[in-house]
Amino acid sequence: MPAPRRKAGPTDTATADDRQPVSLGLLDNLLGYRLRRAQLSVFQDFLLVMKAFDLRPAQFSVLAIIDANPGLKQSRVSEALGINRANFVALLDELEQRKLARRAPAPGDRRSNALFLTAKGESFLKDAYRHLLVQHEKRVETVLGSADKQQLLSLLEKLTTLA
Amino acid sequence: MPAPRRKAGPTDTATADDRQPVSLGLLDNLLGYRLRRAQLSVFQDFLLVMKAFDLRPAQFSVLAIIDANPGLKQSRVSEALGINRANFVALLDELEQRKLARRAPAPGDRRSNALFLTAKGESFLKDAYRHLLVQHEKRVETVLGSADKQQLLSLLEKLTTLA
DNA sequence: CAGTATTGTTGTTTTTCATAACAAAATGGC
DNA sequence: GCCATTTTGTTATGAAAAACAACAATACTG
Repeated sequence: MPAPRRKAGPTDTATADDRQPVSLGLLDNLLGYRLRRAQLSVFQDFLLVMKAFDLRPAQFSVLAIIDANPGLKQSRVSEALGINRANFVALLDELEQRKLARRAPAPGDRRSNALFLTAKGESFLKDAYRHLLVQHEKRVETVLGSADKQQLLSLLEKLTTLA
Repeated sequence: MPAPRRKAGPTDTATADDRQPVSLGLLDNLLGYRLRRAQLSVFQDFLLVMKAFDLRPAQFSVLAIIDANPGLKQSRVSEALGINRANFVALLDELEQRKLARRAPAPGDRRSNALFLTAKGESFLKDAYRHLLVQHEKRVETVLGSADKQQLLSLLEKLTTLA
């Protein structure tokens, strides 16, 4: 088969060409799609910024909840974060191995663990949060504006009550 | 060991009690956390609503992009959706097996595939989208209000340019 | 033409997430 | 107090999502 003459020009088909921007079509006003892309971007930035602390979003959230509710039972912590309790075990194991959190016997219930931050965990969380504010949230507010950020937070809160 | 007297009253420790609501602590104004929870809720609702069509969010997004950009090359589709091209293969395979999309030879490049929806794929997408509007987005607007939804979409768009 | 880059694909690994099962302990009916 | 049921933490397992490396075929560039 002879090589067909190409270089026929960009208008010889009705199909989408290469250089023009891709249309989002139905996705354009689909909230779930926009939400996912935004969340991915923010998490990616979070991950980058917190690489210095070797801390992923889920780990940070666990430390934050325990910090704000010391002594809370394990099942209540995982429930508050929407993490099922089976998957929560390994997550907590690692935080405990790193001496950031600890399981203590829950008063009055020998099945349960009451969770606490260690002293190291408290200062670690404080440092991590400060770093996050300066490096991460600052960049978020650069692209959003701080009034818009508050607005966005309240809109997202409404959404979470959906399911 | 004798059973210790319990029922000592809720104020005998300084630790968090059971029934009171769990504080979010540092998570309260952390955008990434709120974003993730909201996205999970919306995807969960999407999944529930689209169970009738056996269509997951990623699959829907692929159909929508092809529909809006017929003939676009495979690599450009996956790139537009932020899906790496290796993982895109199986995704597209399934849509092709279901006769919703098809790979065609790309004019002028024998490496590439130009992607199209089949006739069945077009009507399927249309039906799915209509169903989605009625069952899913309607519920979203119930909790948000339609003005707020537009506001939210534009805020999210800004965020996506972050990473 | 030679070297380099791109495209689609396969294979592998790592996360993430949901589910089932289980032992120990707590709870509630009676 | 006894027995059935429920809760808690845990292990194991599998599905789905995502990242990475390698490769053959093809395209591009000097």
